[in-house]
Amino acid sequence: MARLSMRDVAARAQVSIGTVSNVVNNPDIVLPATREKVQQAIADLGWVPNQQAQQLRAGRGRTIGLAVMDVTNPFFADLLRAAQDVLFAHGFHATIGDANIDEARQTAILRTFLQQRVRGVILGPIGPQPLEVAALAKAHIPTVLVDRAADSVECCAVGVDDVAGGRIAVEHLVSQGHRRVAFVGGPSSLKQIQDRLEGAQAAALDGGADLLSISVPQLDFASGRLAADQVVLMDPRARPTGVFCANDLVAIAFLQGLTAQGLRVPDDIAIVGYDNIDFAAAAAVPLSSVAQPRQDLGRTAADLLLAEIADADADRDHVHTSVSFTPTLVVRASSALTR
Amino acid sequence: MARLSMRDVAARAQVSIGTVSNVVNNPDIVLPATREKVQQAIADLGWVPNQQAQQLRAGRGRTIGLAVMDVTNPFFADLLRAAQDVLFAHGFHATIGDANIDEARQTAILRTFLQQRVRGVILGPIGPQPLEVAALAKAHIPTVLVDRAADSVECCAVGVDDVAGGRIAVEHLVSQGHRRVAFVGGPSSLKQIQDRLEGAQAAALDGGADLLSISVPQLDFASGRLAADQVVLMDPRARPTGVFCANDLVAIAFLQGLTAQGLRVPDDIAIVGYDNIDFAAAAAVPLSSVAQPRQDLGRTAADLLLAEIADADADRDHVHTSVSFTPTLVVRASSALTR
DNA sequence: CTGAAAGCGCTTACAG
DNA sequence: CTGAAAGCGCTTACAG
Repeated sequence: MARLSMRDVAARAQVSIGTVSNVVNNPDIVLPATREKVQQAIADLGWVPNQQAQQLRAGRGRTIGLAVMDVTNPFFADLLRAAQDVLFAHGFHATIGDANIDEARQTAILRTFLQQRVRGVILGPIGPQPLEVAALAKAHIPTVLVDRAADSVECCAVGVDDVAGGRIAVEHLVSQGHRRVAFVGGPSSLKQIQDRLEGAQAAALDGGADLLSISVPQLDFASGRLAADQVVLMDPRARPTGVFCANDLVAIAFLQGLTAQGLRVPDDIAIVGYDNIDFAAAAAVPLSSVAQPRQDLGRTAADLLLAEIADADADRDHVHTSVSFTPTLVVRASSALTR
Repeated sequence: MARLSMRDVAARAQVSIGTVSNVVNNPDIVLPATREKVQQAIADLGWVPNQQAQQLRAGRGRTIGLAVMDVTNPFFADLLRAAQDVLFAHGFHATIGDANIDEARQTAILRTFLQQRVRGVILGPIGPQPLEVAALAKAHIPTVLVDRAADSVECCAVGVDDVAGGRIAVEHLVSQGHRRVAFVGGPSSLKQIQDRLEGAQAAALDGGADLLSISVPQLDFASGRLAADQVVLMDPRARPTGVFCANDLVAIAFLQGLTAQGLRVPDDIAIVGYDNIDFAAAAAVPLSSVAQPRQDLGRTAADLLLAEIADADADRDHVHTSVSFTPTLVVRASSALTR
């Protein structure tokens, strides 16, 4: 059985292919009798229009590319979910690219989106703003950056103020009496990491506390365990008593590593995470965490994108907007004063 | 600035478009001098080939569709990750569709894959085998079912023996002395749920224990809390002392709900989850869980798909294979005997 | 080695 | 209302 085309449908319904196209795209314009004949043929054959050909001819499709650093991180998964719901409600399809915390992979994903001529892109980027963003702009593909402010006015962006987030995390630890504080995060090529660290340092300075920076390769479980091993080996008199982890994945694994090796949380070491994923509240010791409004991030990103697409469709000018949410601290047992 | 096409590149390099096509696809066949001229023009213009046109003409692309029930569940996220790594290594692109535990959405995703004429599909289906699977087969799009045995010999499949999984979970609880056991899971339209329950019932019967089935709407946090509220209200003398949750998300939220309302785990109620996601070990009380080899599932699914694609390319016959992994139980504190 | 031409499966004016 | 024809951006034999 050969591949089906519109031609096959036309032949079976004994009409021209233009008519088949019309029953697909402008059903009202064709006589009911003809329409039914064609619809019957479509059903009999099980034909599905070839989107590639449609888009090639029509010039634009309805697929939106979502590129994200790490689908494995519940923060991104939830953000994606929220964005998708909005897009889907507006008749767009979402195609997700998972960069696996790998810049090369991210580049490949963006190139694919470009080649696929997607109608728009939502990007939660790794590292510095990728060069491909310029290419997308050049190709007239609306792009919105998520979880990160735009480096330029090249596109819309939605993010949270990570400097403020780092600040409230460490301010909290300092207010609990901690004077030896540590930041666990990495890689430092991530803007998010730089900002959170910057806020943490400012808060430590203001509070008269020392801030030790423990660098880890990635924001995942393995890194959290690594950091725990490192901290456990430190001289208790020099060891930090309050630790701010750059995300909850790291914080949860760090907490687990600590308790597995006999340290108590928060008595020996208090911990604050970042993202406030659902698992934070369910951790071995319920985890304090800086909450980002991830659903809002996802929804807003989708809204901004749809607005830009609408402007493009209407041939209107578009002004790029950048919205920034403010994170909030959720305090739980992992950093509550117990002494 | 209008959209760029190969024609623009050809004009700038002063060659024919056929030659541009050749430097893209068969660089060795064109004179180095010409090649460089063309590559320069491509770079100058920032042109990227239109994949739609390429595929339309060439007849087949290199994009694989991955449709999954719920990207928010770490089990699926990890499975996807493993599958993607294999596909990527073989030069394929993965596009992920997230069904959001919604059958209508799943149908939309599969239709989109069909219209996009993806080269293959990996599907972790919701509910019964969707009708679209037949449509994919008809369109000669290789499809492999994941986390589920095939209903027929229509396609390759890879899954785990969920009946065995349910059985070992409850056998363990029974062996710990529990005689009032409960199963928490749903919706019962999911084959996975039916199988796990079936295994649980068999084990309860064999062990002389009662099995209460607590039905919840979905396999997520909210459902776990719901179930906890329900169990807390039961008469302690009738209340189950051992609970098997259909996945770890439910189990973790259930555990959290129980402890928040004053019940102790495992002393009052022992818990066993399913999937053994990374968070299981980090739960408030480290969670016993039935482990599915999710990386192997993802990898194997990708391998089976690539094999089928290779067979199709070589015009060879393909015999569909169905591989089934056996789950194993990981015992942690949530079900360890402490009395 | 390079160019001219046909065609992939559609949509879109334009006749009739 | 329906059909015939051109063309979207490419690839692929086929001449030259």
